[in-house]
Amino acid sequence: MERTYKRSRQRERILETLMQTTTHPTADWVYARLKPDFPDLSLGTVYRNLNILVEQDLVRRIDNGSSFDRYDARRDPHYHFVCEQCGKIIDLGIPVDTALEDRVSGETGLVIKRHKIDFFGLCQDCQTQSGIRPD
Amino acid sequence: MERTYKRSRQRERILETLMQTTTHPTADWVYARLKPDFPDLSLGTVYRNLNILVEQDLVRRIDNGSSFDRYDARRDPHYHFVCEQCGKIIDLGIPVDTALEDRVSGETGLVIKRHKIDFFGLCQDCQTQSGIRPD
DNA sequence: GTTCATGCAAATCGTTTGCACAATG
DNA sequence: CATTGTGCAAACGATTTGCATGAAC
Repeated sequence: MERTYKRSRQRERILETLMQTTTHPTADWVYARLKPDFPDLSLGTVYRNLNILVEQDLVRRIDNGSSFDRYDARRDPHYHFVCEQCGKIIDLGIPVDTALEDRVSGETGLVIKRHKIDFFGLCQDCQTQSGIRPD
Repeated sequence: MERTYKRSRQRERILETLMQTTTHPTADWVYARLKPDFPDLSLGTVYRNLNILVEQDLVRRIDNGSSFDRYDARRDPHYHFVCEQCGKIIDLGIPVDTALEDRVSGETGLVIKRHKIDFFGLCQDCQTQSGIRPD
């Protein structure tokens, strides 16, 4: 049986916050961002609501290989770039290659539902400040 | 200054275990696998050695989007398929597209060092037993 | 009024770490 | 013998959960 949801001011603001940024924030960042407006806000609530938003398919969870989850309110398919120096995640504009899925499917017999491409390297900011590296 | 390593029977067996399988095991799996041979083995040791093997570039850590890390002793570049039903990870034979990195780099000005493609869907086993789904 | 959401704190769980002792070079 | 590895148990850190109270419908 279907789960039903009731509106909550906190969840609406969490979604709004995610939609207003392109930085793919962590739960903690969202929490810190909203704390001034909701002095009693707890991290548990942020996590619970992020999970609900993901269930509702209004938000995507992206695992960037680091220890925390990041969230993205952009729902159209796109690829990501992860800066290995500062951890920033950047949305890429290159078109999504749907033929790739058919190709793998045809060659392997696997049922492919989706795919993900992540690029890793240095963002513009970190290219400039490359003197930071200790060695 | 460079870190130096001393040999250890445990680490050698951990690497050997990883090389003998294609299942991209978790730390826990490796631990359970070697426990009979090393009755005093501890999970901490397995984790410490996996980290060392990754530092030595003998093993790769792959983050499959689930909660635990998996490890892969295959070092040549290749893409992965993750079964959404059973969690299995399968190595794919399709060639790695290096031109893709140049293309993104050219369009964005980002320095691209590597990229990763993961496909998600149903493996052959899970396609057959699709009656498992509750709805 | 029944159901879902909140805040708080405690619990969970994969992974890391401090320490005393053993193995390596 | 100086350094690195081990086992054990405690610590960590991101996320989840139980519970009593509050908001939504």
